[in-house]
Amino acid sequence: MANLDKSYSPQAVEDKNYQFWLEKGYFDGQIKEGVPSYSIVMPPPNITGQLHMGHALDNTFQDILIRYKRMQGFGTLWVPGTDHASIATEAKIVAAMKEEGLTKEDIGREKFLERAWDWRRQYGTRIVTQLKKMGSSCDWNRERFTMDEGCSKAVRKVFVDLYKQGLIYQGERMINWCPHCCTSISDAEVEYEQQDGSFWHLRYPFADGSGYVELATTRPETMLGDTAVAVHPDDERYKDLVGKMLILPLVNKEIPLIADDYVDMEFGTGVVKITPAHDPNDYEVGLRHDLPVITVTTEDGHMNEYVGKYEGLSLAACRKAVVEDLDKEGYLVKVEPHTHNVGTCYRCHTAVEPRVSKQWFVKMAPLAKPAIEAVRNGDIKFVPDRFSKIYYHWMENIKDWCISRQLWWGHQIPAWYCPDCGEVIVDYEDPTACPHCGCKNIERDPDTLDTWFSSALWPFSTLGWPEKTADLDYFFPTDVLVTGYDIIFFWVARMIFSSIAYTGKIPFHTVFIHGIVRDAQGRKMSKSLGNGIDPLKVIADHGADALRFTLATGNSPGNDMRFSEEKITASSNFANKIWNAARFINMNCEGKAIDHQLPADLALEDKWILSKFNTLAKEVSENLDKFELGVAVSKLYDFIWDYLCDWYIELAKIRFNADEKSSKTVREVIIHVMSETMKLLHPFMPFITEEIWQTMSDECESIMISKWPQYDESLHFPEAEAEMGRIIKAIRAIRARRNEMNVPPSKKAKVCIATEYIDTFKAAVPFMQRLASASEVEVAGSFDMPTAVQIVTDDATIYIPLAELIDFEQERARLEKEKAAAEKKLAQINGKLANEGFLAKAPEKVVEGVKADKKVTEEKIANIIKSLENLG
RNA sequence: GGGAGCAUAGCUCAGCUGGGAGAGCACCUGCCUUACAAGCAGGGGGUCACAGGUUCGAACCCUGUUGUUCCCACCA
Repeated sequence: MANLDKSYSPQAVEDKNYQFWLEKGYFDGQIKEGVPSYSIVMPPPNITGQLHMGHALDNTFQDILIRYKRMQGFGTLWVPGTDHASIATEAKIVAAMKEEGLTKEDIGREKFLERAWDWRRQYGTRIVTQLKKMGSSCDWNRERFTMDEGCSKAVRKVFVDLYKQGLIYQGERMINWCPHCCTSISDAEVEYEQQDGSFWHLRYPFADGSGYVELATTRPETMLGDTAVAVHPDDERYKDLVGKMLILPLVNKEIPLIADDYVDMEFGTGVVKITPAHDPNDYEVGLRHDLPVITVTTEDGHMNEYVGKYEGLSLAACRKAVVEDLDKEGYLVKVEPHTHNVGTCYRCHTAVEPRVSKQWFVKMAPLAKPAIEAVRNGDIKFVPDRFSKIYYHWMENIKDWCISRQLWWGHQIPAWYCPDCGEVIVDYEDPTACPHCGCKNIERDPDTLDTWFSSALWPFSTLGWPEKTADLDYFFPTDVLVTGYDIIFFWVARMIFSSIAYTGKIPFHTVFIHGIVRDAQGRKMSKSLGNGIDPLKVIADHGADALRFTLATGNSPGNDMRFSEEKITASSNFANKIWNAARFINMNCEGKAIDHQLPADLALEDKWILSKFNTLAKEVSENLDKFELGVAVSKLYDFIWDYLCDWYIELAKIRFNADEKSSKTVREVIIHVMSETMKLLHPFMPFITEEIWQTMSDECESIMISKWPQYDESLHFPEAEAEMGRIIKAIRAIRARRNEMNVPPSKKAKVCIATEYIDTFKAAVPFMQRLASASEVEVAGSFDMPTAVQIVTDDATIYIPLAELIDFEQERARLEKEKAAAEKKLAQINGKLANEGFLAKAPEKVVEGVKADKKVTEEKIANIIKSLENLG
């Protein structure tokens, strides 16, 4: 393709190449016998979701890693899939039905699930299409869903196994209840929010009429379920009163004053009302003192039949009524404003009601132990490492996991109850009768499992477990899990203990944690703020490559990043820059890489760029291996823009029309470097690199399956780098001086270079002419040109006879200033070299470097002095 | 109450195992030099939050302080 458009248009390139890759089957997981595997399972996005920046970031990182490893030759697999997201999906279906005036109960479980599956068919693939726009190279043939047959089988097996081992049990416990979603939720699903509330000070009278105690509460409506009042056993104020009976206001029931360590003497009046049914701490106190547990609320957030006249009121309405009544009857002492943390449901942010109810639990202590050990002994590494601490802390303090949900959409719990004998049947196959008494009317538990229960099996359920599959054998354990720090508890921790418990293996070796994408002001992107940036719009406007590049650039592991229009612009400019470099190269090099062998007679600048590229290849690989994606991509940016475009291509222009040998060499080198650079950049910007690489290489059909560049000792040219360094320094110095003196580039001038590096600068004459506006160039050991502009670099003194432009006074002042700076530097160097500690303890390399610096600086000062003398 | 992150140029952030502070954007000056004006060349601008310490040498390691963000716990 000789005629590339002048500016890059991603739209023309991206979909086309994605289709090409798909058709070629490059994304397919490859089991390569005798070759190590590299696999990633994608954190499954919710089927309710649309692609947002978080997904874009997460999937960009995964795609970078998998493309890199694929090019390195690993047997790679990236498994995509989606999550059924029980609460979120069920809420959507319920909301949709509400539009029709229907409720779940109206249509029944079966019809409801039909609707849910319809919904999943209709919307569940939306996000998959969106992921493809990102360029994600996942194996779509292996796409999974947490409720598909295989995953469901895995869930069933795990549940029954754990039940039989006694690690899953059913029990009546205090759990978190969301009155809006009408289901229990786990501890991890409660989010605490600071809210302004009130502190109601109440007085409870003694039954014998001997006064009262004063206490304070943030939830007065729960007093209807109080079954005791507690003080600290050591509290002198109340010591003698413990054991006496109090009258519970409004309810007119006697409750005891008890003593318990739980009470903080310092806080408030040191007296606490105890409501075992509606507060986790009170529940514990109740257990210790054998107090009755009186539930006063309903599952949907209203008062129940126990509370007499308050029955049917919402919690808020009841609070109001109770407070009014207490006040009326003289039990309300005062009301204070009070901010406190309120637990809310992480899905709907309704205040969570602690509630005693019968639920299924996973016994965590025995599962957590080996999961902690796996991280402690290094089998699983967190990147960055600090997240392992967070993991330990959570795992070490973990409580049993409430896994049952009062929802219909999800994996129904495989437990049946016998109405006759009360037997609980949990089995791998659905039972038809009670094995104990033979009763046929057994009923299945209506509840479903926490969505995260199936997600926890994702790394191995997607590979075929519990069957022994070839995929499982080759790809498991997977290599890296890429995810945000916000779901370490929900998901990462649970995958680790699940995998160890069920497969005996860790699920992955590395957990690569990234932060969240914030808006330009650093705020979290959220629907309510309306500050979210739609990645699909960014792709439509600037291309997926620009989006990916933006997300990778300046991002360091575990840290949040800000996303802004400016950054996207910078990225598209970079894409355009690459595009034009390729266009220019193609304009000057007909056909593809001439030889796969680099020419033998390399010029200085050829060696220089090859050596720089060599270093780049090494460093980019190292950075990728260490998950330093942001560092890797910025090195690529610098190399392409600064070295390749600003210097090598500019120098190459000189040779495209030179003699046949030199022009052939430069073409081969430039094609080689450009196409190899495209490979290094490919994981980050897959589309544009494919498009360009196709025009330059016939190594194979696609850059995706080309060979990853490797460091090559034979292409390490330190001498050439040093020589080019001298030349570049000189050119820059000349440009700077000319700029200062306002000499337009069109005004060419003779340049005389006095230097000890005569050969180097003689070779650089054409460079000076092209890049430093030199008309002719002379190189010698010294010049006697008192009336010329004088430029001193570390390696040379450059004379430009532009006498008419010189202000001698100004020139002298400038040189004096430069001299002072150089002398200051020399003083520092000398100080260092006079320091015996430095000489004795610093590594030889460093000392040598300083000595070399000293020599250069001394020469520079000598040159400046000579120049000053010249000025007369 | 416990823990963690961050603090570097006007803004957004890099700086990987300690060896003379970088990028992008913004700003100033000059260029349409036939790949790119989405560009080129040049330039200004930083006590690397503060105070100690370790070291021959600290933006980097240690201690403390301040500011800020977050996580966990949840004194009713």
